[in-house]
Amino acid sequence: MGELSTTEEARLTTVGLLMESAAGLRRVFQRRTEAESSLSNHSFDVLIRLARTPGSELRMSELAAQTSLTPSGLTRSIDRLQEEGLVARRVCPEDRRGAFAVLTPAGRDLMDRAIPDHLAHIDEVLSALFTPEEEATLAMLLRRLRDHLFEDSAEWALAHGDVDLCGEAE
Amino acid sequence: MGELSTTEEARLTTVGLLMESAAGLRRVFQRRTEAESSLSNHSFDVLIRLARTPGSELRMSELAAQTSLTPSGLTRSIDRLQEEGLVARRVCPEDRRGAFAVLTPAGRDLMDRAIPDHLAHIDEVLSALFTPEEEATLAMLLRRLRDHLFEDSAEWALAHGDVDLCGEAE
DNA sequence: ACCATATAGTTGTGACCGCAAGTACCCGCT
DNA sequence: AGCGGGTACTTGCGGTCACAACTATATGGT
Repeated sequence: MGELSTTEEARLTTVGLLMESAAGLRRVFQRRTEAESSLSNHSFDVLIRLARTPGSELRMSELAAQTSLTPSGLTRSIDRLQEEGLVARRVCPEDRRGAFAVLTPAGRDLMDRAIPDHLAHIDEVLSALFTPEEEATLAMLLRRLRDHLFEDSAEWALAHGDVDLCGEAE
Repeated sequence: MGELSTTEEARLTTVGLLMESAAGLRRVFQRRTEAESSLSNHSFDVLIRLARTPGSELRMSELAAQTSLTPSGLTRSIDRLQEEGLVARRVCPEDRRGAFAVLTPAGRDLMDRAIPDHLAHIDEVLSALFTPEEEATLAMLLRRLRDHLFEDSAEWALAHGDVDLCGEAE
């Protein structure tokens, strides 16, 4: 068995708590999002990021980086959303290899309806648990962690130089 | 678009950071764990929880709750580990429906080798980022969140009455 | 202009997970 | 004893993801 020091214990626990919290949030949000807009968690994530981008369009690679999906995963995800009429593809004029994912009017309508619910849901969970100061502290610590973890993902760092980018939820 | 209040913004961002941090940690650990023990993230999680349990055995349902896997997911996971000779199943004497997952000697050896590497890896990531106080704060806030998210999962709450249970890593 | 190399995205393949249905067992009630 | 309902796990199935190979386009060196 591991004869672990208390520091090691604590670190293992911290990492464990982070993973469990993320899994728990994913499950909780997924249940409600799926019920209300019949959208899978990753789809919702893609759409909310598009909805909060000026012009409602983003390069595929950008979106992949932001959603923690691989390029291939994002391709299929956009395929499905396109099938449902919520996003469309637009070829990039300056680089014909590239493509933008664009929110369609239907997609925008859906998000205009879904985002308030989502926010209310987040509020319901967080406001009961944390004071504003605690929430800010948590965000600060997590930001530091995230930035460190992604610091060698080149395109990510450049894409948004620590700009807070929208949060998402799944 | 969302005309969002700054509080809503902040909450969206906090949730987003949590999900991104978890995804980043998963990716980072997975890469190394896979390279060193050729074990998938969930498998490693299962094994580390068994390794840190007195007797190195746990009920299937217990393990499912701890690993954020559904019962069916856990069944397949244990199937694979059994295939590789790292765990075995043992029928529960008092309740013949139930089963324990038990670490085999080979499984124990593997974990005795893998856990120190894993700890070193965590240390590498966290010690550069947080002071001990910050780490403790982060753990406290996350614990509160996790406990709230899981509070209605009955078996989970009873299984370990807030006992710190081992952390895991994927 | 031409070729080598790199980049953006897509497609083929295999693996894994969750849901729902199924099986075996346990328990309380009559 | 026997039955009805619940629990612990397993299996069938469909869906989604990551990895690797592929296509098309861009870019730099000669």
